[in-house]
Amino acid sequence: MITQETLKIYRVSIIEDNHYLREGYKAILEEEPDFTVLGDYESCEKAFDTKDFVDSDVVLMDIELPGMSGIEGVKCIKQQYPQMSIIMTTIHDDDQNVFDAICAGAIGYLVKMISGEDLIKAIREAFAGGSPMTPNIARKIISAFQKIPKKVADYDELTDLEQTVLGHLAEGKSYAAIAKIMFLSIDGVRYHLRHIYEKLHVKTRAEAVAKGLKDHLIPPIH
Amino acid sequence: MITQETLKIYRVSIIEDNHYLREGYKAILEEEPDFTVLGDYESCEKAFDTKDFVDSDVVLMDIELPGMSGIEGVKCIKQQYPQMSIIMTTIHDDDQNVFDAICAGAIGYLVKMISGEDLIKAIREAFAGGSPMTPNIARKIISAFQKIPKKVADYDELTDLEQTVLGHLAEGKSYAAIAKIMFLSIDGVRYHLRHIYEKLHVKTRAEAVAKGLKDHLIPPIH
DNA sequence: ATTAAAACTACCTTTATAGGTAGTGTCTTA
DNA sequence: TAAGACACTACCTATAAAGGTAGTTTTAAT
Repeated sequence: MITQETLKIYRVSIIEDNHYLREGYKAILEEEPDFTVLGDYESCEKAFDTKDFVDSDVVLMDIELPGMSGIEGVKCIKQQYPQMSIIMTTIHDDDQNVFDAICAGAIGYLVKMISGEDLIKAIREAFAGGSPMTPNIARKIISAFQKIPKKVADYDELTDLEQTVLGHLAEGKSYAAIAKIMFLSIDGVRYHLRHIYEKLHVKTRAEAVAKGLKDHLIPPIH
Repeated sequence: MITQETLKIYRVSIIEDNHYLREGYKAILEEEPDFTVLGDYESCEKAFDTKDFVDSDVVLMDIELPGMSGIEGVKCIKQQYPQMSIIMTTIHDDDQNVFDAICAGAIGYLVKMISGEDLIKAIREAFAGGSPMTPNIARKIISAFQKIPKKVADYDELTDLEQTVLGHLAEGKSYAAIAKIMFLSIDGVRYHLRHIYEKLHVKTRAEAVAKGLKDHLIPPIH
């Protein structure tokens, strides 16, 4: 009795459109005494229609699904049931999908041809607060991280004054306001502005701000 | 002869101030026929002073070192020898260290009490272009990632149409141009624009674009 | 059936922006 | 000493943007 009560049962749901894979996962997971498969579904829509689904602890989610895609599915689930841990399964471990899934809120990423042993291990890792993923996927995520400061400018660098002007532009200030702050005439501001537009190859404020932010050319102003 | 020539030898350097660990790593790695330990050092400074070090393919680097820290060491190495893969080893898998090491350019992250088997596996993964790390560390990185799009919107979400308009604004298009693209009148565009400004609490295009980009509200348009 | 909102369209007014052109003072470099 | 770049200032003009107000249509909710 005591062992029964203290044994935490982990509830898993499977969303996978391939019938054989679905059954395979289910069979493997059901063999573990502390795992229970709440349901297996061929699409997000079908899963969301059931009353069982809401009790899932971990969701195994295919990334390519008919109807709502796995990525969209993750977003939906995270919005409604943020406590669920979602592990994506996929045949492609090397593309934008990985990135999108992570951004959408998935916590792990497995390739489909995983052994039963590794599948169990991955789900246990997820329960333990870890993020199961292959080293290749980990590398992609790390690379994305390290890419954040990209410095490859295909245009001349902005001078300090130009950067300052651009910073004020991004805050929506008018020429007159910027002129006042920088102790310049309005045309003085415009003088720099013309150069900014020229260097960034743009014609409007909005474009300049967009480019400045995307390429991290704008200094923190305050 | 042919096997000799085609066998790629992987050159590893070890920077670790604990003598026993250093010798332990070295002994484990030297048992692999295609691994060679170029050198084992008790500090970054000592490693950088040798002529052998520059030929390393993979560096196992302790994060806590006397003198130059592991994080600083990673930065130095990445600057001078960007092709080297650096795997951090640590007793602490706390957030900040992990994050700093990754940002500095490390590609993997191991805990020190790793088995010989796992150590070999991790280095092979690094050679294969993967990022060896424990699931716990992977989770930390993913969490950091998911924090980037901070969803704490202090404003209402933009509708699809509004997002589209904002996207065009960020490209510097005029109301007329956007109207043409979206099959609206100019005032139709302005109708959405008014709502965008209201929702984002801004008064100008430039501010709206800045806010949209910073808070990742702008969809990819092409 | 009525109301209400969302999604427009229309028009008017003031201010802001962008482009063009020109002139001034300072500081290098030749 | 002259030429040229740099950092402005000045002015003119056309277009764009922003704010205000008002009216229409469609759809959904009461």
